[in-house]
Amino acid sequence: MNLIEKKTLSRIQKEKRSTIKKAALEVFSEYGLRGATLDKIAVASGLTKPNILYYYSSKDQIYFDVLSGLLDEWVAPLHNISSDGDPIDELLGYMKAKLKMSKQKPQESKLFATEILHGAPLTQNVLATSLKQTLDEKVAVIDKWIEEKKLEYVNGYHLFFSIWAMTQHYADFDIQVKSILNQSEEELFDDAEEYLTSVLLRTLSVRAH
Amino acid sequence: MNLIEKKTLSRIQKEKRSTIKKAALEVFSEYGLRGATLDKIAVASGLTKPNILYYYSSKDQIYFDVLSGLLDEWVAPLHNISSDGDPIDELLGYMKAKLKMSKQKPQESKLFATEILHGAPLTQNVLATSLKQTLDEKVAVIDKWIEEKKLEYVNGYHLFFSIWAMTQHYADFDIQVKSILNQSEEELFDDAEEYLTSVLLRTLSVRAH
DNA sequence: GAATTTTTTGACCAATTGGACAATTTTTCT
DNA sequence: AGAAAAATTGTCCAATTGGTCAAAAAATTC
Repeated sequence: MNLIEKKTLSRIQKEKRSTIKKAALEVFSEYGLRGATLDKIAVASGLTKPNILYYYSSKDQIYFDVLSGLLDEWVAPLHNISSDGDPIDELLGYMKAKLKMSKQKPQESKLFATEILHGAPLTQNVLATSLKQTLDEKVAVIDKWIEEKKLEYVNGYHLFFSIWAMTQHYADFDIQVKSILNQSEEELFDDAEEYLTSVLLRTLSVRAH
Repeated sequence: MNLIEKKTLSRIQKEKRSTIKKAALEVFSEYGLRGATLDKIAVASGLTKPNILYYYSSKDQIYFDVLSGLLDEWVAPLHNISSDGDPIDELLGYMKAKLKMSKQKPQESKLFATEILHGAPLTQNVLATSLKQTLDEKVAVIDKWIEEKKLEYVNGYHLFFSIWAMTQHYADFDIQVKSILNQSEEELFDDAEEYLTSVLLRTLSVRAH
């Protein structure tokens, strides 16, 4: 039976695929696609290598499945930005949601980071179509806010880039951050949120002079 | 003769080692340490594999040499921050220097990014000692500025993290940026500089209310 | 509970890869 | 020019790695 084409997966299939994906996320996020080996995924998942290949036809397939399974989740917070809300509340909320993801899902963040860093071999298409489209929409919302004088002028695209960069930095470069700051994760992310809130408020608020 | 210990390298040795390092930077920044192969470096450098191994004892040695050769250059702009200067000028200058490096040396940026992303196996020590020490000093300068009322309060560590994140983003994630913005590199970095200048000015300036 | 299907695994294979080495070529030195 | 040293390369090897396959084990179906 072809596992790919079958619609209804058995209990065992669901469980094992989930186990493999979880282990693969660990390994891929730490070593990247090329640095990861099936043996490492096998050890991390507690399965044997041929057993993994019973559920996935190749290493690349696992990577593809893990990555595409996370893509929607990764872009999701962007959809929550509502043109009806207060601009600053909406954008602060977005930043906080992204920061929370960095705290709670650093592996996912690293996986995307390595993927893009190494040329986005698998996601380039999604980036250029789906992500671009969503971002274009949200930048249009920002431009509308600016036109309605609800928000001071700001380059929407670069605003989003900087929010991505600043928030994901705490996941992707956590080793650097932690080797400089000897804080608990809680303290660190509390400080980060306070700082980023301040940056964003100052960047977006109408200035007095 | 032991190439490692000898102080004076011949012309050929200097040239070939430089050729190898240049090629290795290309390959490592694109594929990471584990994804890079000696064959790829051989092709990129125009040398044969055994010839490369005549100058470097192993692939890891090449990686180590390339990385440590760039470390100083990478941290250098930090040293140019002078406590005597105007706080905002100094920090704006630092941001611009980092952004310029992202534009002109994206491979180097990516090399460090992958290194840290994958656990900084080779640089963790440097991060925790040399970089931390330099950064501590510069944060002390910022704190002094704040105490002297030359600068509004800001968390110095997170300020530097955000400058790193925002500027390096344009190198490390250039594929993402470019698949969203269809601009020339010139336009892109001009816009980025304008945006980041605005963010930094607003973050650092005394507010009116 | 026997038959059938699904799952698991040990053994194996071919390709890739880092690296060794002896032989050859080139450069340098006198 | 000739000797010595340095540089280069073709050939080879062992380890790793992605993946195959047939047989065994386990689960499901009747």
